[in-house]
Amino acid sequence: MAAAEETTKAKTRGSGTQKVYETLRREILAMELTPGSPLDEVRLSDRFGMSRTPVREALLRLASDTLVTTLPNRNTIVSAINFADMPHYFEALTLMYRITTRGAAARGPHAPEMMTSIRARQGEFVAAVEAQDAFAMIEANREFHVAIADLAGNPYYTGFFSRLLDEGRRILRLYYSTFEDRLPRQYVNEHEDIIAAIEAGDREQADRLAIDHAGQIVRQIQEYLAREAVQARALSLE
Amino acid sequence: MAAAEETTKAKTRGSGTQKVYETLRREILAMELTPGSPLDEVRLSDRFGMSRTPVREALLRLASDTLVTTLPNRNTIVSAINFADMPHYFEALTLMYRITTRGAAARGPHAPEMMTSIRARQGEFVAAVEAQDAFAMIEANREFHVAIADLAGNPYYTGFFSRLLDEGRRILRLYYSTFEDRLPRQYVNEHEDIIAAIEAGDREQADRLAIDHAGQIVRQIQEYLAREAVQARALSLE
DNA sequence: TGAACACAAAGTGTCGACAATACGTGCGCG
DNA sequence: CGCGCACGTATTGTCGACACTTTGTGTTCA
Repeated sequence: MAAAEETTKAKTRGSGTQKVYETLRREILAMELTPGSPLDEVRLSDRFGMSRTPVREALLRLASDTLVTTLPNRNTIVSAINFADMPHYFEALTLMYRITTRGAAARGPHAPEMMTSIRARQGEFVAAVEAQDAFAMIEANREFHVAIADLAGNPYYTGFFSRLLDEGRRILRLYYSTFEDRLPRQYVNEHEDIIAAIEAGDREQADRLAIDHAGQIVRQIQEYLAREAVQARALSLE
Repeated sequence: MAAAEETTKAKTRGSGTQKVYETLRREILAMELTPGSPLDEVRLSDRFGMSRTPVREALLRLASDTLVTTLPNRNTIVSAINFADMPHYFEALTLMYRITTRGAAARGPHAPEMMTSIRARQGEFVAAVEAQDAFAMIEANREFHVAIADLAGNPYYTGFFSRLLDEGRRILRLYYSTFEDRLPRQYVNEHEDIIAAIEAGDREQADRLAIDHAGQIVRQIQEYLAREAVQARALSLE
């Protein structure tokens, strides 16, 4: 199905791996490729119209992102979502929300150009919420918080935080997809409050808001998971 | 120089990449390969007696660890040590010291088998200190703190912390190598105190000790860097 | 003398092919 | 009828070769 999906000829030299990496990454994070799906090197190579080598390198990069799992001498599959480690995930995520938001508040008042960048991300988030576009919402939310982390200025934190947000995207996707109707406007307001605190340089307030914001998200996802668990149990009783 | 450095024939199938990765990684962290050294794929491939493909994959993994930098269409070099980001590095390191040590204290009293593992690492650290072996000291110190992070139980923290400790190894190596004579016994004592606090389940004390411990290391390295800067300036004045 | 162009060298990015390994299938044997 | 073994199949791990890009050098022209 669909031999070469891009009719545009091979662009520049080093772009093969990049293209495969970005495409697969997006598809995995959007849950178009469900966890456990096998990723066959030869199938991928003729889907993208290139040799196995760049495909292989893309898979290696995805593996180092823990997005795919390589079974030696067998095939590689889309990594499972690790529900068991969820509490630890939430803990780490909350910590990074706090650290980055606090850090941003310490520098916010003196970096107006970065504030406009944060505002721009927030604008995209608002647009996505109004358009009821779950994927765009998650994407914009990630970019919003990464922009805040950038303002905070610690690249080690930014890197770790980005990773966490990416890993969580699949869960968020799972979650958002269940209520496309009731739009979570509260997040928009919380983001606005965060921006205000950062701009005012109020670190304590920023910290509090980060805690609340993280708590909000964590709670909602946990409720969602609980609902799912109930449903799964109900189904298994039939 | 030294064609195939391992006379033992290719062991198992998937071990080529692994071997190159581990060897280069060790050499980079031990500063045997200095920052900026070019890593030539063909030279490496005949050094290890294998094709370019596994070498390439090893370099890709090293690049995702930020240990090497790939210059597109040119070659890849050992990454520079980023002195500009040092304060950020220390901040992140201190945070992770605290988080993991605190977390370990919360679980320490209920996991005696992991405590013995931590003690074992401490034993190796003591041995390395007494043997005046800087490399072994750094290695054991890393394993000691990773064991504590394991006890704390959050794999996201453990992963991030491990990365940080690895990135810092080169700086530590630089630093330790300057005073092979005066052995830092204080670190040994601090480690002992940390073990005691974890075992007692005293989270506040663990946190305090982590702060002190991190501060100790950070201060020493900063002093070292200041000395170096002075020397460098003195040299440039000749 | 200086600058721009062409050329050569070095090294990567990509390719197609081969060999090894793990899994599924069918057979034979108890 | 069930279990183990050999074989076929699918897919990876590795290889050698070729094409493209970049850098440095030498040459020519103003």
